[in-house]
Amino acid sequence: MAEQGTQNQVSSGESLLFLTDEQLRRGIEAMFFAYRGFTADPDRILENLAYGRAHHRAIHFINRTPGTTVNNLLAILGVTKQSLNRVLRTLVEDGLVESRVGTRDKRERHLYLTEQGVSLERELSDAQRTRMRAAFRKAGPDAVTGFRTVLEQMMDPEMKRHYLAATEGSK
Amino acid sequence: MAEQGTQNQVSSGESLLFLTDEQLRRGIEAMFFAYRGFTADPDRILENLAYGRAHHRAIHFINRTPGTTVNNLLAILGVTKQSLNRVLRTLVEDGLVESRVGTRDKRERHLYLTEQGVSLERELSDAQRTRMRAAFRKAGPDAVTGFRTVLEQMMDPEMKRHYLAATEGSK
DNA sequence: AGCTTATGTCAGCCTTGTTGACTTTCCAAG
DNA sequence: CTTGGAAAGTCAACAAGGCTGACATAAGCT
Repeated sequence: MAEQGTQNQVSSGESLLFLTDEQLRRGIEAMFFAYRGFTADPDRILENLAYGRAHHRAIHFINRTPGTTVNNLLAILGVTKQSLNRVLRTLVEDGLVESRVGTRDKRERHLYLTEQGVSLERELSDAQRTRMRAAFRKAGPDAVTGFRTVLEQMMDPEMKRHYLAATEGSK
Repeated sequence: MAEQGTQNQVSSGESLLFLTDEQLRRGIEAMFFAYRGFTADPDRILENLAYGRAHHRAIHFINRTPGTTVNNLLAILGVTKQSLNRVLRTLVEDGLVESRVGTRDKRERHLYLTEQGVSLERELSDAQRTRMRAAFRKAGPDAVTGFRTVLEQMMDPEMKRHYLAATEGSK
């Protein structure tokens, strides 16, 4: 729908070579292939355990924001409560996550990683960070800035909100 | 495992502020949130049809390299032949993909999009490109260069090979 | 007291990944 | 010319992790 055409070479006097359909296709494939690498290392660790990527995501965000509520996690992860609950239940059963009844509002459950949970989180994020660190180092600081700028623009506004929320003061 | 510590401020005389664990965490979350945005638009189109993301990927790479073999597609997508075959079968049945027996090697099947397939590919990639284009435009050419540099470094070497294979001459 | 919110749970469905076993086709080496 | 093995396809069974719908409970709010 709404074919924009294959020519974007010149627009309003500026050279916009980086906006050709071919360049956009490259960007699309870069996202596809890079995301595979991005998840490959934690996936390898998780397949030995009884967990999957969904558990990793839950653990990551509970670690990032200890005491977060189920509802908040739901908004960040963008899945249904049934999906999240299935994951959360196994994590609580296995003693990786603790679910405490809220003090102010007793309907809410606040989620925390146990020692064991923190330990797995560290193992997973170390694996992921190692690859990210190598990529950042080879690419250099300017490339990293560009990387994050583009990704931020690619997010849905709602997701960008969640992204920025945990980023305050660490610009 | 192998905790690298939280300090990377100074290493071999250079300031490497962009390599702190906090910066890496930001990079990790940027990938997570951005990938969601990246797939959101095509996903919305696909859910009305009887197709999913797996169909989109197959269609994309058949369109990129018409006449590619099943084996080649297998290597690019990184799934089992049974998984791919299920997807390919429905696409052939629905008349979006044509599977031609190889002329040189008759065991191979060469895959092509039909008119209908090209049409769906265009609809999906237009949706995806529109978001990518907006992101690239707001971020600017230097950011786009950095974006691609980092993503390239993040790929598995095998995947990088596939990425670069379709990129020759369009640097 | 009654509505709303937060959470949990059961049941069932879909897509997409997996493994294992087996067949057909056909190139190529002995 | 036979035979080994590669390429492709198929069937069956299974699992993870999405989804919807329905319903239960507790607690906050009006």
